[in-house]
Amino acid sequence: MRNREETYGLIVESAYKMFAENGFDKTSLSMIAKEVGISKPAIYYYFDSKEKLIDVLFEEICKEIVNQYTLTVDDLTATNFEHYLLTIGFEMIEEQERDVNFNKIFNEYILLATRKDKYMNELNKIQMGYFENFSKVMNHGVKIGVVDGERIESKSNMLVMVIDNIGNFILTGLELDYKTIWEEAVKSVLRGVRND
Amino acid sequence: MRNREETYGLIVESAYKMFAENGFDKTSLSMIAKEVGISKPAIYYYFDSKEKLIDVLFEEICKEIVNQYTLTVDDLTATNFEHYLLTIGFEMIEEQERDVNFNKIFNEYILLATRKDKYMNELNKIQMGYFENFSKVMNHGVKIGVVDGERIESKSNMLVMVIDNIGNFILTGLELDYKTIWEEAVKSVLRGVRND
DNA sequence: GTCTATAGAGGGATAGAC
DNA sequence: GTCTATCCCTCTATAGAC
Repeated sequence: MRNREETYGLIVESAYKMFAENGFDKTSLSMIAKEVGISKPAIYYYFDSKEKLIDVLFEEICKEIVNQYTLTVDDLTATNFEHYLLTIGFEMIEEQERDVNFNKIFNEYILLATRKDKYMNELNKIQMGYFENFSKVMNHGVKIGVVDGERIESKSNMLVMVIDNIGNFILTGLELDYKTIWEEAVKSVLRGVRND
Repeated sequence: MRNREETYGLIVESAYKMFAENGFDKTSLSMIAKEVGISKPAIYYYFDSKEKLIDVLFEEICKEIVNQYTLTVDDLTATNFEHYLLTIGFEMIEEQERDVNFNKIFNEYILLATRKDKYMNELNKIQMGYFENFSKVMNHGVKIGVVDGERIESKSNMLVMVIDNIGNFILTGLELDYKTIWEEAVKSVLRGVRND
């Protein structure tokens, strides 16, 4: 027998894994209970319903995204700017390749969000945070003179489009040279000034 | 009472609509039957199982994508190249905004594909067709002198990443200026030569 | 906190009449 | 071709013992 926090954590952990692997609907509470090593009704001691479990998981995942993908601008100089942009992209790519489950379950939530507003609100916040983050970095790039200020929002948005979709393509198992694609995207937004 | 082809078509049509709106698992055959105006067992006269119906729909959708998104290169000249690239992107964006259901159900299939190989094979073919199409256009651009030949594959792939993900963001209801983003992407791959 | 047992609903699928 | 009736299964959720 385990204590409260331990079991709770195991349920969330197993749910994450199984929801990612099978989807919400094809994962029953019995399956999760079996994975944890408890009986199905025991889950109801911790979560009012299956939907609540899905909700809690969503909140956890949202928190993780916000924490992980907040970009800082303070240390950016003309000499390290390009390298920084490249690095954050490379890190995201490596992260996606390492843990496909994260992207899988996140796509589940995106589809869920297109059908239930309560998920959509949170999702949109995350997306906008994404855009704001990159916008912040790019505007800093303009300030320190390594990025052409013209159409700066479009450039920033384009970068988001590219890095975000790389995760989706990784999900489909297509093995492209994603780092080179990201490099191309970064180079293309810097090209105006540095003329390379 | 209707004839065979008519009912078949209505089932496929209703399934398309309801699968897009509710997802595969949350759409029962009873719901589809009700939408068509027949009884549930009548569906089994046309389809062996729910899975078969999902399969047939997938094939239809794949065919439609292949037909719709095959790009031609023959009429491309130095003067109309940029306009052509812009236009195909704009058309895709407008199409996505017009019919969100298409993207919704396609994302359902993508998730399904990550769990069942038979869908993944077809999906990968489509994706590769996508890349080849844009590659063809871009290589033609190099030939007629409007695109810098360096890293031509990366540029081509980047364009695919951008246009493809715009559809996903439209799905989430985020109202960005997608046409401007696409314009930025196109301009950035042409920038090397035309220096604008 | 976790269990066994079970209610209650709804799903996919089939039998057989018309 | 389409129907009614029905089977069987699995799911979510609850009751109540320990």
